[in-house]
Amino acid sequence: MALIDIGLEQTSSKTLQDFLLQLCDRLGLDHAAYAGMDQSGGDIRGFVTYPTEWVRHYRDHDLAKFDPTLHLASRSIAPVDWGRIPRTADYQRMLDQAVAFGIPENGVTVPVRGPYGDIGMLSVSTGGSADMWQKTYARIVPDLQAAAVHVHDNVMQTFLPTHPALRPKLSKREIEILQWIAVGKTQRDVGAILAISDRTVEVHLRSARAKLAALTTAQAVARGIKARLIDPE
Amino acid sequence: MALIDIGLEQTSSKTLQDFLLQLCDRLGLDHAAYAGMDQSGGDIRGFVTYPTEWVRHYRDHDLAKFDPTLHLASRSIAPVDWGRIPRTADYQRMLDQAVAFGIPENGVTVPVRGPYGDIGMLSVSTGGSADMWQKTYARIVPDLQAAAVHVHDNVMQTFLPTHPALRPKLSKREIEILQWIAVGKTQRDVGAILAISDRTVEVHLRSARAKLAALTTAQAVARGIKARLIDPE
DNA sequence: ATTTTTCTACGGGTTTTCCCTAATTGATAG
DNA sequence: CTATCAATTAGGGAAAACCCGTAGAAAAAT
Repeated sequence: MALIDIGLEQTSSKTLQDFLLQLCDRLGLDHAAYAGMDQSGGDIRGFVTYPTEWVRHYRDHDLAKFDPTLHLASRSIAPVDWGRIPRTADYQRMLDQAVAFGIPENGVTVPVRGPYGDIGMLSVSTGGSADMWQKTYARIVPDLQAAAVHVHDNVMQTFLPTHPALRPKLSKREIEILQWIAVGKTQRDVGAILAISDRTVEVHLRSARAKLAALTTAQAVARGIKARLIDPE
Repeated sequence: MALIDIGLEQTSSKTLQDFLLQLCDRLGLDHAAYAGMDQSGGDIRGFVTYPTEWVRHYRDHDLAKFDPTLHLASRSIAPVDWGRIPRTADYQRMLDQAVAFGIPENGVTVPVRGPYGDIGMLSVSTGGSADMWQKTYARIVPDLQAAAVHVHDNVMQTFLPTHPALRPKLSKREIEILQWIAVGKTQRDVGAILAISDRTVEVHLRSARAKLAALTTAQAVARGIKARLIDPE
């Protein structure tokens, strides 16, 4: 029951699309969709196996704004079974539209998060009775968890600005010092910690600012976090 | 192949301990351990099936500080196979100690994150050859993902009501100003932008630092990003 | 209706950061 | 082998940020 092993090779949109198709095939599902975004939500990437008409309808009507599966999953740790979502008016309207497009009504959305506030959501759906879905759900959840992590990891490494290419190269010392600054140490503190002069600390910091194109140290910290050079603690 | 269904009932330490034991039993593993913490790392909760001697040794020697499985998993989306971790001097020393305590050397750590910066790590280990471990690894990963999510969800709901409670509440102005600072503006700049005195800007910043328990503005920016109050730009 | 928080602002003194300059080392390219 | 560039180390002086207290008006919460 090994999942398709994409491994660490370069991944393309096509490959991930195929991955979703194979996932559906293997688990006996109708459709799968993935959407991932960085912490600011500024950069979003998605892959779907839904019919293009539905995708277009979904996008044109901005249904992501109302879609409770996304809202709930974005606040949840555990998978969200669509069947357990309260049928609000908005949700019911969306379901009706989905049915009109031939989209199955059983489904689950699995959220997955990375260490920098990035979040991905893998949704799958299939037809059939509610009872059948119950059994299917229990069977596929572990594989969906693994698949969601797999896809999200690939997307984050391949497409989002965390890509090594876009990552400025700070020296070891610069990163070290910036990290200490980010956890609240002053330049003098850092000098004491590293047993060097606080003036030296400032030089490294200045160099780090220049490389990160930051006007202030506070901005350098923000950029360092965004570039995943340092951790927010 | 359904996992033990704890469901949504109230969960106790004992139950989670049992869950780990049953997980080992079901998947044919020797040991399992879970550790979860809220976004500040201030509140930590853990459950283990390791021998108490090893647990005591681990804690007394503060091995979590050096443990590369934890460090890597805390920065990773995907599971971390212990076998793929570079054998630094520190790591090798830890492994030697573990072996001395009869701890198996094959293992994997699965990270899982919640929507509030909370993170959990589920580690399992087992003996046997590297080849056997390869096969075992591929077999158990999906179930481990599901189990990790399950445990983390329960721990967060039961023990660490980290939800909005521990989320620092900054005022609108404080967030606004902190965001400007994070994009490289000086206090004076911000004052000009918002058409208020730079002293006022400083007061808001002071207040923001206090609420975020930050010693410096740079740390406040880092914390603000981590708490998703502001965006790194 | 009352209390609390937020937003605004100043003064004065202390600390920290920032910029310029500059020596030493190590690696790498010519 | 030497020239060059990046990394690391540092001092002096100017600018900015920070701290502490105070305080009134507006908005929000109770």
